[in-house]
Amino acid sequence: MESENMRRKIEDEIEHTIASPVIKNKRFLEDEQLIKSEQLAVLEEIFNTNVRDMEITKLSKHFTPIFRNDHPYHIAVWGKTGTGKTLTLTYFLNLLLRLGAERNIQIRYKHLDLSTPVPCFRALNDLACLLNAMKRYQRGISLDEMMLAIEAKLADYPGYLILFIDEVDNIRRDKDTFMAFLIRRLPQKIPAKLILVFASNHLDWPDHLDPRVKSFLKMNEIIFKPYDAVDLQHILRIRVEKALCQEAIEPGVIEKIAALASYDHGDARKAVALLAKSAYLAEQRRIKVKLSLVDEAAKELDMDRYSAMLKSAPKQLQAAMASVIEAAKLQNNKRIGTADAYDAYRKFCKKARVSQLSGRAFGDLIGELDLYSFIRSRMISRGRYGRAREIILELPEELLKKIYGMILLKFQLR
DNA sequence: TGTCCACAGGAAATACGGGGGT
DNA sequence: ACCCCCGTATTTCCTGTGGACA
Repeated sequence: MESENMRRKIEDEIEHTIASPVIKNKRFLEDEQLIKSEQLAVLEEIFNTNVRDMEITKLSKHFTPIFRNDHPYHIAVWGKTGTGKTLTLTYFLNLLLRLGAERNIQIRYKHLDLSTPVPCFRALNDLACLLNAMKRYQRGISLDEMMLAIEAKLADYPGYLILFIDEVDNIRRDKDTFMAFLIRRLPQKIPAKLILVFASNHLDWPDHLDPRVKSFLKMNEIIFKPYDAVDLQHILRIRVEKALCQEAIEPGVIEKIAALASYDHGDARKAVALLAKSAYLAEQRRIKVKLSLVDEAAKELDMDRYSAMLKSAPKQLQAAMASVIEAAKLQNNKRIGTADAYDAYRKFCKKARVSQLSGRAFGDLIGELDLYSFIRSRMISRGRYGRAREIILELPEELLKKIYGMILLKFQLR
């Protein structure tokens, strides 16, 4: 009886999915799921619509001296996230490789992706791995050893070597050691003609560099502007064509997504994510992708961002967030001091059987939550009653509930 | 005007844990 | 098995401070 019922439901669902699908090929909505050749195919199409034409022209101008046997400068690529720095460079450098092969010029390029913050050690080790110079280490090996291994590996390669260092500013402390190695030491130790390509979000990035290294660094710059609505429309159309059923998209949807995205960030990845979310919602509700759905999707995406960030955060930070929420609930008003939060935190730690940090460390956690704008905090002075940091919870109730539930689940308190 | 609260936040010290060498 | 090295996490110690209050 029960199973009969269940069976009907599933069959119904299958029928629906086959009969009026919104999504044709889900994989093209999520970049991580594409295999390399598919990615390149998508890129090819994007660049065929003249998006990022300017930038590619500039890149060509910079690199073509290679074919006269010249040695171009290093190059810095600036642009916000999602403006296609990585994609454009990948596409361009692959092209360059092919052209080089046709003309019998030895070119190699390596892409060092520092999308998450790493210390100098990690960065060097990653680079060494990329060059197959050594295996991956957690720690316990000196920086010098890694440098030597890299140099040894490259000792008999005379051609061009292009190192594409993505998101350079992600190197935490000791940045100078890493940069000094790349800019000053490496070129002198190996026969290859080294061309460094730096990608970064911050224009002022080289300013924090050790002056001795900086003066050594000769480079050109290219700036990637955020995509405008027209570019985004091109990009979205390609995705729609590959991933969705044209009939299921109501007119104006693409334009709206492009407009929204270009208005507040110009980030292509986010635009595609918005498209994907809209499509998922449409499929769930068995309706077409219509304009109002886009707004809903945008809102959900926003909420997802917060809970996803917290989900992957360290345990202590999650505990701190939960404590703040509990403390706020206890006080009923939304303003609490660090002391209240710390009390709640102590209780929470006991409850969840998590090791409890000192007040000092807890203060840092609060600072971190503030940084990611889960909370807002500011110093207030109550005169002779001392100074305190006031914590204000400003996220929508709905989202707080979601986050709180998620954390409790994580600590198995449900 | 000076005092003094109650915490912030910097610096140094310490604990920790994974890894290599022997 | 033991010790040393290195990067990270946390603690300990300490100085600094805006403004109500006397």
